[in-house]
Parts: sequence; C-alpha cells; structure tokens
Amino acid sequence: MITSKREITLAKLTKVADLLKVMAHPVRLEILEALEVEKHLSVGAIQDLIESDVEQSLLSHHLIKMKDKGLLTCHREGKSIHYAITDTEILKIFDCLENCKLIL
Amino acid sequence: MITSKREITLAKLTKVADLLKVMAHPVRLEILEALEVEKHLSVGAIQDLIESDVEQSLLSHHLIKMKDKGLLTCHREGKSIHYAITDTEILKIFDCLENCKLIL
DNA sequence: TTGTTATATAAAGATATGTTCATATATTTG
DNA sequence: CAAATATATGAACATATCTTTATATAACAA
Repeated sequence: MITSKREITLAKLTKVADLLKVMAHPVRLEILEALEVEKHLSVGAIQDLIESDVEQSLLSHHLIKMKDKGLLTCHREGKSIHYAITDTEILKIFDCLENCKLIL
Repeated sequence: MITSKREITLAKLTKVADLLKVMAHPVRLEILEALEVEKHLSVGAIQDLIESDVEQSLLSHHLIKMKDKGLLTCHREGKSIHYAITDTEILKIFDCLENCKLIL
C-alpha cells in the first residue's frame, strides 16, 4: 500500500515552489542572512553588509520582489527604508541545506 | 559588533541558490514527494503517482534536469528507468516550510 | 527653496526556464 | 527481425527572470 507521509496538496506545493523561487538567488540569500543577524536594516546597510556588490537599483529590485512575495516587510525611517524578515521560520532552510551533501 | 551566525560563503550560497532553483517547481516537488514514499520509481510510475498531469516528455525533461543538478540518480531496470533521491536530507525542506506562515 | 541623500520605478535588453511537438533510442516480446 | 513499450532528445517557441540605465520621488539639511 502506498501512503504519503505528508499529503501536501498541489496548491500548497505551488506556494512552496513560489517561495523557493524567490529565495533561489545568491544575493537574496545573502539578504536573508544579513537580516537574520540584524533584524532591521536599511537598503544601504544591506548593501554594505553583503559580500556581493550590487548596484543600488538592483538591490532595490531584489528587496521589492522579496517584499511583494511576502518574504520581507519594510517601513520608512527618516530618509531610509528598513527591511525585515516577515517570518523567520524560513531561515530554517539554511539549517536544512547547510549539511546537505549536495551543497558541499 | 556585527556577527553572522552562519558565515556561509557566497560560493556556498550560490550552490544553495542553484539547488533551490531546481526544486522551485510544483511538479518537481511532487516528484520529490513521490520518491520520498517509494524510494525508486520508474518514470511511468511517477507520472501515475503525481497529481499534476504532465506529458511523458515534459516529465522526462524535469527528471533529467533534476538528475543533472545532482538531486536525483537513476538506473535502468529492464525497459524502464528508475529514479531515486540522491540525498534525502533535502526532504527536510518540506518540514521547514510546511509550518511556515507564508505558505498558509 | 535648493541641494543632497536614500530609495524606488520604469523601460529595455539579455539570458534563462518551461513547455510542446516530433522524433530517436533502448529493451523486450512475438 | 518487426512491433510494442518506456524513456530521452532536440528544436522551436513562449514566458519569466535578471540586470542595466536613466530618471523619479521622498525626506532632510542648509
């Protein structure tokens, strides 16, 4: 007899896929890592913190897409805009994958 | 003082991103789920098991890409070819995300 | 109010990805 | 060997994503 351990619906898998799609970019992963350490960061601060050197505009594009997809939230603080992770639960993905042989 | 909890190198994040990119598709996630239950499955069996109905050719494309990226392995068994998950560690991603608010 | 800093936006181009369709290959069976 | 079954391959196309460039907006400072 075939039994699924999880029984995740297709609809849910589609959402998971969408989420993974947004995360599947080195710069975006760096952004998440940065925001794991410092919960709120301005765009400029993120730009300084991450290793990749990305243009202001490109970084903004990334941040906005991540915000649109629900991964990040933001609020203005004076001249700058601060981003934060919506649900830090997703950071567990790093724990999952860090030890995965496929990554080494 | 700013300290990173993880210190994952950019190179490693790039690999993580590549891995996520391959997984970020509903059909591919379904394939992984199917292969979690039955460790080895022929292409036809996968086609029957998953909910999405995908053409033989498209399914083959997905499987081969997943294989090329190291996510799956395969071996011939008579007329059919059986696929399996290379490193079941990646299945933990489902555990991570299943409870994530962003998915609900 | 003008200039400066911080960030967003919009258009365009480049590249990658997903999908279909038609065909090829390998294995087994008669 | 011919036919049938199972899967792969390759070209073509559609669509999505990434990146750049130039410009706009918002807040603050002088």
